[in-house]
Amino acid sequence: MVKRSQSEDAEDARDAQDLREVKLRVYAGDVIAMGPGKADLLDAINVTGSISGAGRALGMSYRRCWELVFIMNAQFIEPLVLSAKGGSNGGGAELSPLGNDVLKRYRAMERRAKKAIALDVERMRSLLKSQIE
Amino acid sequence: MVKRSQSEDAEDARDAQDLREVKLRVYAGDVIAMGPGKADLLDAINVTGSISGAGRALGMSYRRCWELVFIMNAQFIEPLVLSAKGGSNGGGAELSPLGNDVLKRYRAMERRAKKAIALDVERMRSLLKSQIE
DNA sequence: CATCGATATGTTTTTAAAAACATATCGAAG
DNA sequence: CTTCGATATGTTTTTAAAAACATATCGATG
Repeated sequence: MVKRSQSEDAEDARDAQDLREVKLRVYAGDVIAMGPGKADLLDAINVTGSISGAGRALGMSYRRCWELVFIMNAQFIEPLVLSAKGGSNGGGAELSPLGNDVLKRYRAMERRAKKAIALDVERMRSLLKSQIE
Repeated sequence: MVKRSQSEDAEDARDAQDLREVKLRVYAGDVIAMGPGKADLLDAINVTGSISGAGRALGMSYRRCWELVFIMNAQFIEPLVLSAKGGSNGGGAELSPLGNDVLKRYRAMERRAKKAIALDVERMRSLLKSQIE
């Protein structure tokens, strides 16, 4: 795991928050192959170096995180997350090259979609009763 | 209610289907102010002239449709759906000017977002095991 | 070769969402 | 002044998702 500065993480979190006005999900048939939650999970695995660490960081149970990883790995042609059990630190997980690719691309999609509909979102939110931040 | 041709409706349905690779939701805090389901409901109310008719068209219970309408009406500064009870045909519902606006804009957002990330979606779907349809 | 933290699952419980059912109300029109 | 189809809700049941709990396994390291 590569160490990242606190401010860097905070920035990511803020960016993600901002985007939460609209959410983007990519479907593989009925199942969500990639969405905001799974992207955050990939980020957290990147940061913490393990599924369990990601779970703690996100306030989710290990069980759930593991299942999300399982689903992602099953949907894509290759696993997005590589995991290892045992070892001095008990094991760990990291993004595969494909995992990094997919995450990067999903974030880019979020940015592009956000940009493309920024004016619409602004307008539509102005029509809402309560504009929460 | 304005009568629309069958082919017109079919076209709408097809467009909507196409977009379902990615879904877009606009949030007002925690609740979804507008999303694919609510947009389809607004469409169906437009087509059928009633909430119950929309329910039948979409295969949803009247109860649920009414609740979705209630939520939408509560989130926006003015109701998106105007409803009337009683009368010769028992009542009915139609979109308010704002309702038509919001629906139109949401569809435009879908189109713009779709366009903005078309290449990304194509690429990401090519990385999925099973490309459905 | 025992330990430790993480992976990998199985099982049960809780919770929330949706569906199903039921009923009162309304009002134009016949 | 009754009828009819739709709105507007209350209540109960079903279902699915998430959480909670439990446990076996793994393997580098000391």
